[in-house]
Amino acid sequence: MSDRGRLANHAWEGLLSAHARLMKQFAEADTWQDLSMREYDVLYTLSKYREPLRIGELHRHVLLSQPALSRMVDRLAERGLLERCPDPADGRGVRLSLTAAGRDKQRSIGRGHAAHVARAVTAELSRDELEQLAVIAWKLAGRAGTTTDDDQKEPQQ
Amino acid sequence: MSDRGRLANHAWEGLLSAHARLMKQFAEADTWQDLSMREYDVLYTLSKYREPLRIGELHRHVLLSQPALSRMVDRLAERGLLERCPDPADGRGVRLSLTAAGRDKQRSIGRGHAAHVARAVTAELSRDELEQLAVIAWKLAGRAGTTTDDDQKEPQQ
DNA sequence: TTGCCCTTCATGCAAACGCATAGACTTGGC
DNA sequence: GCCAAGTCTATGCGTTTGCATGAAGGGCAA
Repeated sequence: MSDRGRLANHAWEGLLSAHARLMKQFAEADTWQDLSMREYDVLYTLSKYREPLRIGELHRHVLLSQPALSRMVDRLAERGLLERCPDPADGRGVRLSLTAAGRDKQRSIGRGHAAHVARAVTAELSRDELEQLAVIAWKLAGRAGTTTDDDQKEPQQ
Repeated sequence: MSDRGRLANHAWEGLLSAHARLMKQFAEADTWQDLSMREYDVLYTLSKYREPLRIGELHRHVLLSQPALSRMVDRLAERGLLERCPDPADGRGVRLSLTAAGRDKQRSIGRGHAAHVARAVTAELSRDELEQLAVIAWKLAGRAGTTTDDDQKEPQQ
């Protein structure tokens, strides 16, 4: 393998390792109320987009199989945290949107979690590194060029 | 929240997003033979460390609950891919090591996967960015300062 | 309109997961 | 040496996941 390829693998392994370490750290925190992190992820994703999201769209953002996501949406809807409406423009589709309760819960969890993220990440990185990481990670995410606050209002994560 | 905190959250969300996107891309690839990515991750981690690993040690590297990991080790041992020996120095512990078959399988999968990683990551990032990402990610992983090839021989991921 | 194929989401079912906890062993104080 | 507390791994059990597939609607050609 080329030198560049080796470097890429090293960087990717670092990213994986960072992801695992921080996810564990966040998971242990007492901020999730009665949600799992995956459930919170769904609520957070819905909160980022103003308009109702299709399940397929949601699926593009969440690391979960489509059937698993479909059932998770079931459970969240049953708990009154989100609403599924038939899509008027496409009879197959379903439009998902947060209920008021869902939005409140996302916000109250998000506040604590965002603080934890800020603490954990700023503890290890300088401002320059934070900026570099943001640019690089969003490039890898396929949405290069997004700036700090272009995802609607405050990062509520 | 402080500006630095917001930046940290933005960077973290980018990292999450990059992780999700690339994991999906890698998962779809036809490189995993009869293993799941999580099972491969276990074999890969074992391959990185020369000496047998304790389950607890392995657990620190893998994003999986301890009971789930324990059972996954069961299955991998049953399939002849790794071996569990009682730890002579600690009667509670178990020492895990790859069998020849396990090592072979890890290598044959690893070759294809590493190539895929190299392609996907180098496609998006310049050499400088690769180097920055490696430094930053390994800082976040809590093992700052590791260089390209200090994890024994080739990155076989 | 009809027929065919594609897309979107849901469901059946076996496998795998997380939580709580048990069992086995180690460690340290008395 | 012995007991209490702590650590390490395994097991019971209900829940969630992924894979394969089904059901329902959309899109387009004939």
